[in-house]
Amino acid sequence: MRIATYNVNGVNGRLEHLLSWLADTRPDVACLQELKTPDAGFPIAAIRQAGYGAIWQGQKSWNGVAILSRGTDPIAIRRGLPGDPADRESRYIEGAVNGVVVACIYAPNGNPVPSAKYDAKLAWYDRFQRHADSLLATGQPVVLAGDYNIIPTDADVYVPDRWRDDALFQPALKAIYLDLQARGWTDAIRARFPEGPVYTFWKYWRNSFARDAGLRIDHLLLSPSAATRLKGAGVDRAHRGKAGASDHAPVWIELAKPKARARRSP
DNA sequence: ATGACTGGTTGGACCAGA
Repeated sequence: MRIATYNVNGVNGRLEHLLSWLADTRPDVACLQELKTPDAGFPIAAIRQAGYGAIWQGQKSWNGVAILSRGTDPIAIRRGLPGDPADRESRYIEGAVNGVVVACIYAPNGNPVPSAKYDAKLAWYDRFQRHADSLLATGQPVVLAGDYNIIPTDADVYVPDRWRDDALFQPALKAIYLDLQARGWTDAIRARFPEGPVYTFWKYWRNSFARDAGLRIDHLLLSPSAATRLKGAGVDRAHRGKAGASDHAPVWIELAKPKARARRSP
């Protein structure tokens, strides 16, 4: 079972890119971020034509998240993180596909530091941590996939000193990412590639992709019962290199089938 | 340190992204 996350940076503006990626890589589940469209503008007809069902949470101009699943509709579990009734930003959607709970997240950027936006990012992560705890407590296989807007370590950025003041690279956010792992979540990419850069984002500016001046900010965190099934992971870099592509590349994992339960003898 | 790319808005120079 292949589960991918892809910040599409405009689902309508880059629909052809999305469709060609789905056709090329055939993920079973695809978590999309930065739809940049209200609900009514989500291109569900084209996505169904490509063989996928979907649930989505749109928003005019900014944000927006969706979960696609091949050959079926995801079962919607929740839209939005609990804990703040005033939150109107579409940054979280959660569903179930084939026995796996999948959360699709688009964390706030938080720049500049300090600012109200940075404070809002920390507050959002406080809610996210609480909800992640409650998901862990279910014991189900869970995948938290998306654009975290956190650069976890110096190994995840081309020139760390250039990013010290950035909201993506603050010690408080690295600590949150470590804390999630300490509580039981597995960083799938680092489980498969313990060392070296595995970038998922390259700025449009200054020829960043050609120079491989990237960041690792798109992550898939696995609950223990999902982590034991991890058998592959990667980044679809070729799709970042196409003309007019998103500034993010798709990131994916492959989960083995769950072990069959022992049958009771007749 | 600064600059320079992109989508979206409701019609233009902004905002936001990271």
